[in-house]
Amino acid sequence: MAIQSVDRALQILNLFSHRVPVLGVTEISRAVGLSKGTVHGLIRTLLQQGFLQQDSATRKYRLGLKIYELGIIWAGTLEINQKSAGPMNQLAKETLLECRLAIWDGDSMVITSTVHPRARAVLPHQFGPRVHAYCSAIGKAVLAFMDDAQVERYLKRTQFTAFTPNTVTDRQQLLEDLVQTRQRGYAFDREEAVQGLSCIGAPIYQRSGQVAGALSVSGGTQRVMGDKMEGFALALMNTAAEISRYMGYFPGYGDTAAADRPR
Amino acid sequence: MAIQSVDRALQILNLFSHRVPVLGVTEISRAVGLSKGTVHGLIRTLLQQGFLQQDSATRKYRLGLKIYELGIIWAGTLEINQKSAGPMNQLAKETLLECRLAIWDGDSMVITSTVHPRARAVLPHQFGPRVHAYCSAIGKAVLAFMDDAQVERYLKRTQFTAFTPNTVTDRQQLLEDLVQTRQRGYAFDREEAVQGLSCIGAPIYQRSGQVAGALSVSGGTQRVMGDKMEGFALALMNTAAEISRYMGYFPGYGDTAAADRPR
DNA sequence: ACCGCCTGTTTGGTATCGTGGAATTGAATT
DNA sequence: AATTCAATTCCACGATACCAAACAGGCGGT
Repeated sequence: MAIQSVDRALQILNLFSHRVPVLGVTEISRAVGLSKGTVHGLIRTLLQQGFLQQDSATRKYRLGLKIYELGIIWAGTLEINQKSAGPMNQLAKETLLECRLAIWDGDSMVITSTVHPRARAVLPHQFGPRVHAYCSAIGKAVLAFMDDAQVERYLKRTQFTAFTPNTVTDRQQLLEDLVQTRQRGYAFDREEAVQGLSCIGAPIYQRSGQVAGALSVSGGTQRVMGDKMEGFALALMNTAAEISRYMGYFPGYGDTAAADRPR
Repeated sequence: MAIQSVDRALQILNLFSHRVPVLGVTEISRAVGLSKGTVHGLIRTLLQQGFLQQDSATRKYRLGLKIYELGIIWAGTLEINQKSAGPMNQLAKETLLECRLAIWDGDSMVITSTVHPRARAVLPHQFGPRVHAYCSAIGKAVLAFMDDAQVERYLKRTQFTAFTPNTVTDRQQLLEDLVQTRQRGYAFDREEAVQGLSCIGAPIYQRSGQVAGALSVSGGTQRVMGDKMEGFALALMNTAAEISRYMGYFPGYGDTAAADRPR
């Protein structure tokens, strides 16, 4: 069904990760189960086009610059990123908290843009852009406003790991959290992923009425959860609603279910 | 020499840009000069692996999330990015200016990381990560400390376009600028690329003694070029030198030429 | 509501192109 | 110098990717 050689080339690219950024031909051929000769041919092609680069000293391979450039193009032309740039800056300025935007993909959240109120923190993209859905405000904001069926599928497939004493690892407890989130309209992360770090998250909707992603503000627990919390939550909700409007969503035009079936 | 189908698949990915983020099968087949059937097969493979995504309404194609993730991995595991994260944050805090790091690639500079002192500006990566070498401090800082032969090749291949009245479009004038840059140790961009925006840039060296990239601070002309200018330049130079040390470069161990031939 | 027209998609037969194994180079270690 | 391991090149076979042409399906125009 898929073109073999192309498929294999992409498989090779997928081997690279934060943990394993450098690979040799032999390692790769073992990993994908192909002969070294075959792998070499694929790699040479990827190399020529700049999708891989070779360390002249070790002769091993890393991902190439081209991939970075294409990745930036992806992020820069993503609708939700374009629509949210202005409002997010505004929100960061108002709250003096770090703002992040993420979309749902394959059972976890992919951070697609970030705005810092100050320069103290390291660029977050350098950490790797995925966060778990069950222990982040940004993830729970999406889960709470998704189809029940999709949530069910998510729960079936997911292993819960505790990162802090506060991490919710119980299915029932998570579902209750989602009910509360639905009621209040925004989600909390009270040091569930990182000790000392708390977040508030709110969903963003798209034209169809389905959840497109989520927005969050985060910072030290004292700041975020202190007496200004309600103000932060309100500003966050307003910004998320504004972005949703830019995305073409008008609340009242029919809720999630109705908007799904066009007539 | 290269594997045909893989080469063609990568060519297809390369068609996408900031200007043209969405393409259909017919457009692609025209652009790469292949039959629609062939292109469809390649696209289907790229789609399955998440390197492309298809808009369900228009049936056209965009770059896929996978590419973004791999791009982030590239940036996150890049040596110069890892080594510079700490010093750059420090510099941003000290100067309250935006700091950027870029590497040289194919006659222009690729921004690989950015640190903001405040949240006012939009995430820069969303603009597209390339800047011209001849009209940026970050570019001239690299050009000035590169091999003459390489500069010569660059000049031969490059078309100069004026973006502001200050843009240097004359070959001789640029060479003089580079001489001055070499003497003072850092480069200026006095509104040469963007009206009202000025930058100071300094080179970063790697083990071999060759230039690995450059660091810059930028902001409104009045702030950057005002009476604090010399202080900014000093802080910038110190930070760039610190990063160079982390990269394994020790000045005095032999200059560019000598370090190239290991004994 | 019908009809072209321009999309994206599927199919099948053929020649091409990628494949895997073995041979080669080359560096690093003993 | 000898040994080992990795990256690279070579080549003949046969699977596989390619193209052309046919199919499907939505949109705009009349």
